[in-house]
Amino acid sequence: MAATIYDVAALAGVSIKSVSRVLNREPNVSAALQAKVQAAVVSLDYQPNLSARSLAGASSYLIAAFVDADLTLEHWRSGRGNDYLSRLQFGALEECRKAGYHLLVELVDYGAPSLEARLVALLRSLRPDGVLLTPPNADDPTVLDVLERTGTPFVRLGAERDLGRGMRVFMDDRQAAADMTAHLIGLGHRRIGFVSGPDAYPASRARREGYDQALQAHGLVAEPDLVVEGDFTFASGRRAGEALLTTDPRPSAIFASNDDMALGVLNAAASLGVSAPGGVSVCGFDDTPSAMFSTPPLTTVRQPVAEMAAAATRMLLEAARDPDRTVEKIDYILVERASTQPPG
Amino acid sequence: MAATIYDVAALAGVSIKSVSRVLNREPNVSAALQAKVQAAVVSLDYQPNLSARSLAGASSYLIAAFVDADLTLEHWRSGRGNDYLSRLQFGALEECRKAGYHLLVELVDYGAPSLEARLVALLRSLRPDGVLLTPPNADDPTVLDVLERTGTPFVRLGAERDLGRGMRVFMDDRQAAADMTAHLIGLGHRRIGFVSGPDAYPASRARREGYDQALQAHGLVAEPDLVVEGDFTFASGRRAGEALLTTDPRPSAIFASNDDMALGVLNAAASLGVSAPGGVSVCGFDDTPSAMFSTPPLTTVRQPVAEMAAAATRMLLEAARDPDRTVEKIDYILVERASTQPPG
DNA sequence: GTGAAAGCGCTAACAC
DNA sequence: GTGTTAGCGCTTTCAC
Repeated sequence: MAATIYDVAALAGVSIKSVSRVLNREPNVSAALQAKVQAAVVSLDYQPNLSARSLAGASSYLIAAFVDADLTLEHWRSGRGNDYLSRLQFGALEECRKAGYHLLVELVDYGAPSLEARLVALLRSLRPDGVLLTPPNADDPTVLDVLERTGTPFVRLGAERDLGRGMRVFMDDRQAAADMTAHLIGLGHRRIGFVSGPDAYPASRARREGYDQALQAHGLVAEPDLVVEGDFTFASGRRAGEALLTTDPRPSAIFASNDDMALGVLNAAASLGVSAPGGVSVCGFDDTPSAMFSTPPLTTVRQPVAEMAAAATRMLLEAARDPDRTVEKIDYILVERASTQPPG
Repeated sequence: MAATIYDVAALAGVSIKSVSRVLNREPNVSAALQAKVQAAVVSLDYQPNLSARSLAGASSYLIAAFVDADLTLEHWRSGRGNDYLSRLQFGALEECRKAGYHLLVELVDYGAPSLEARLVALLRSLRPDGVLLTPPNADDPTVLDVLERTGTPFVRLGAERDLGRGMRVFMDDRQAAADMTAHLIGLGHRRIGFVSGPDAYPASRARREGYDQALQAHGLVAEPDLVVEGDFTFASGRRAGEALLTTDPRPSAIFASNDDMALGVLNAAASLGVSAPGGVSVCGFDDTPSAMFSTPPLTTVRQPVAEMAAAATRMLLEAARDPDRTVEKIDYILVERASTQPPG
């Protein structure tokens, strides 16, 4: 059977408390004792039992990520994949691993009336040391309430708004969209179409604002019929692309609020016999894998999801040590590829 | 503070053992007692503590998925995403959730000399009730040894070979590749290029065999210069596409062993001025999101990763009840899209 | 059918 | 500095 703390203590000839001290790097341990314990740990191949630790102590060595169940399952069923989640996971996983923590992804039914009860159940049974809240539900009041009530530290990912609750890590979606729009203007484009995302996503609204702001800053007017609302799917991008490309005069560039919709625009352009970027420049937002491998490859904004998740996880793990670090802003990168060029 | 089993017992006027019996659906409980306990559970909003349960009992209510760390981090860094992992997760997560289990994704350094020690540490500290092994490491002998030694049930995902160790869920990659090849032959193609994956992946070898087999079955010869090896990346697909499209006579169709490489072939064709599917039909394997949204959308084999993961998770959870169910074969689907057509 | 008591393997308080 | 003791909240064994 696996060794326990008693086995280690016996072999080292010390008390279990001393073993515990060494294991948890508590102060006031002599070098000699520490050496003895460490030797015993190695020779017994001892590994502390997580359940016992979390039952006795204050921490569970578990970080949970709350992910929207409906949205995620819908992504899965439609075969769209979930690039956001996998990138989030990599970032969080790396940090957890370094710190000896484990990451748990939990699907949460945000719409359900039983939401509160289920969250309470989850937090009580798991007692995670921290929770990562993902968009578009990073500011759901029910969730924030439960988290605060149970005293669980949490980070709101991608939350630009400061609610004064929990920690947050975000990027400046508005500025990124403004930069991208300015980039198109810099290339010489004057009629620039915009495919917005659903209003429910705060990030979506921010991107729209950035577009408007950049146009104004360059003395251009945001014409209402150059803005079409999509729902972040390829199909909606395709529809929006068809609408925009059949307006007269045709926009010379189209900026879609995410890559899936940008690919839809590209597809619509191909159907209508408009070449890209020759006939129309197209750019997206997110830098998903599909953006890299499309024809032409997509100019887009790289949203550093993994970095955001890594930063958020670090904040969670270090919250006790550094309680003042409650917000972090992560830089985006404008990735210029072949789908944009000066207007023909 | 959260209610414990003692609170429930006190309120219901029974012993904690009775509460435990009701919670775990053990036999020999009177209806009256059960009703009392359930009422108390509801009124106290009681939720058993996972750590306490797993410390005292035999199960941890945790399922772990072992994922190749290097491969995964490389995917992440290159921005390629990891569609396999996210689909796996959805399938497994759903099943876990239904059964009150939790899913833990663990990055494993398969190449490392410390592999065994780290796995032992992981298994001892977490004590998962089951492990999901993902390709290409689903038959690593070190891992299988440790798993068997610690008595952890495991499922090898995508493992066609029966090692007589653990359970497995797989699809018939060979037959799927043969079907796809036969489909191209059925369209009228006779010179069919093939982009293989790395030999290290068992699935990759199986797909190659399926291609060969279908050609032979239709009286065609597999010409060596029509087969190029890639490494499952877009870039390698692009190179392979260039090589294949500049052979003389040019193949009228190219079958790539995965979608990323098929997109690379599509990109190479565009660069060389060969239209698709007019000039060359292209098809892939996996049905990743990018395959749906490419121009033209890709004909491909849908690998039902989520279904495989769901089946594997069910096998793990029901292993005690149904010890004979050790292998399950999942059906693939040939998805015909616009990237293939009869030769011009 | 039901319950009392003894752990599971740790951490936390407190003594020494 | 180091050890003793008492839990953490459950499941398990074994009486009744």
